[in-house]
Amino acid sequence: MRHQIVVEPCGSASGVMMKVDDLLIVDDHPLMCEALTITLRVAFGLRQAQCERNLAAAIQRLKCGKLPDAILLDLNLPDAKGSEGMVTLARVAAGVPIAVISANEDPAMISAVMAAGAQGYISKSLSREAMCAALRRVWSGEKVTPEGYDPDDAPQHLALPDMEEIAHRFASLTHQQSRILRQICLGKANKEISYALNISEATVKTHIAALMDKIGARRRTQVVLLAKAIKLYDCD
Amino acid sequence: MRHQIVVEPCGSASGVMMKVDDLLIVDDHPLMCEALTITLRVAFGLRQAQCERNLAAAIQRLKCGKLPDAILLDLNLPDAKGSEGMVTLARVAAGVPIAVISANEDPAMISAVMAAGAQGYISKSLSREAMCAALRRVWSGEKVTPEGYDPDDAPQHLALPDMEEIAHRFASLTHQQSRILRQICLGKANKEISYALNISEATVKTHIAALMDKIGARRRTQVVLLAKAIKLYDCD
DNA sequence: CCGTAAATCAACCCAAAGTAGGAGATACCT
DNA sequence: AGGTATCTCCTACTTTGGGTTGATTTACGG
Repeated sequence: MRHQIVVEPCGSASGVMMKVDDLLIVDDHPLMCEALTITLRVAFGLRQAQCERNLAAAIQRLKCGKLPDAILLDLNLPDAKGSEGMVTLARVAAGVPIAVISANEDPAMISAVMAAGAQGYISKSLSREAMCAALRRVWSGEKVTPEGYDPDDAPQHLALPDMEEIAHRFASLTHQQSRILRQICLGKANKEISYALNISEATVKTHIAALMDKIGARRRTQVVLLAKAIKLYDCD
Repeated sequence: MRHQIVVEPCGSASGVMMKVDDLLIVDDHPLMCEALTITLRVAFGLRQAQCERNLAAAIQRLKCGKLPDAILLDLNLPDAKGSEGMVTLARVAAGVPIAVISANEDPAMISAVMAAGAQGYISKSLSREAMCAALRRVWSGEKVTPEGYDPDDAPQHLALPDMEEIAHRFASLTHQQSRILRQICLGKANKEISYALNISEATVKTHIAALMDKIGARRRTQVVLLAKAIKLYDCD
């Protein structure tokens, strides 16, 4: 699957590409990390890439050190299998361009990830050359999506601006609120959540009230529906 | 997208094909209905096809007259945009082979529809010849799915047998229970549902208790999650 | 005509969910 | 030191959800 340019203020391959010295790669597959590191070192002359195998570790690094110049994020982490990783990283690493690498070419997933603020969506099936070309466009400030992707013809019940709005709301959740959200989306009751997270039910209620207020839901069924709408979890 | 044979007790094109005299086509696109009717009349010598433009009308016809020999169902009806149509028709027209025609090639959707009991899943992008060939296989008793589809590699969190089980439970819902289910999956409260359907809240509760018992859910969030798991509504 | 299935509604109870307000602890930033 | 944010927990209250039982009506089919 080749890539097309969706938003493009400047020329495709000749734009002013930012210098990427410090790159963070988030991927649970060691081989993939190595391959990316070597390929990008050759193609872009970057010194060294930091690798993390899951979301939690990536967040840890981002919070402790200074932010990298760019991030490559695999969608299918053991930690976060939907747009959750993107939503979370976009909050923690605000301003840093994030390119998502995924085997999933579902238009709805692409929409969800782009709405969450990704700078590019890159198919894992791309050749090394095509992937480099796509990344060059990403780091030139363009929004890059797979060639076949058209946000308009995709069978979605939600417009892209709406998804962005919702993604932003979810991005405003605190860590604990996110953990509780995940439990809600597993169909658990407050009592079960309190047991799972080792906190009191009162605390669970406090967090739920806060997160429902943030994302604009009045019933927990609506919470589930909103999370599903931006494909926060899972991959299908 | 060509088609492959998934379950096949007999030869591919030479099997004992059932004689289809009385066909029901459910599709909201008039042109599509006509094209199908003409094509199938020529290819299979069927007399006349009955057409309905939505789920409700199709059910009406199925309940009032005798069952047709076969059904062609478009997934994207104004009435039912996910596997709902398939789940419902499978109940009303038990025993009648149903072939689903859809533009959606999402593996998860194909799985959901096949799990609901479809005899075949036929891509709308097929040529006339390929479509006829696929239908011939369907009416020979084979389960036909698009060529690229592999239930094992599809990114699903639910095994096919589980989806079948869940689909069967949803198929056991009565009409009113289905209507209420739909409202629940819109995130509405019981009071809102009672207003929307012009019945008392007590009746809503009665139906919800019955439907939750049928599908095996204890909380309404779980109802939503189960409906999403088999892609009962929407298309993404 | 009788049995069954479905839809309707009521009354009741208890549990769960959600609301409101307060309050202590920690941590981080300015 | 003061401000902000987060997590924690509490009490008290209202609303909603879910379970149970039972009654009535309509409709379909043997």
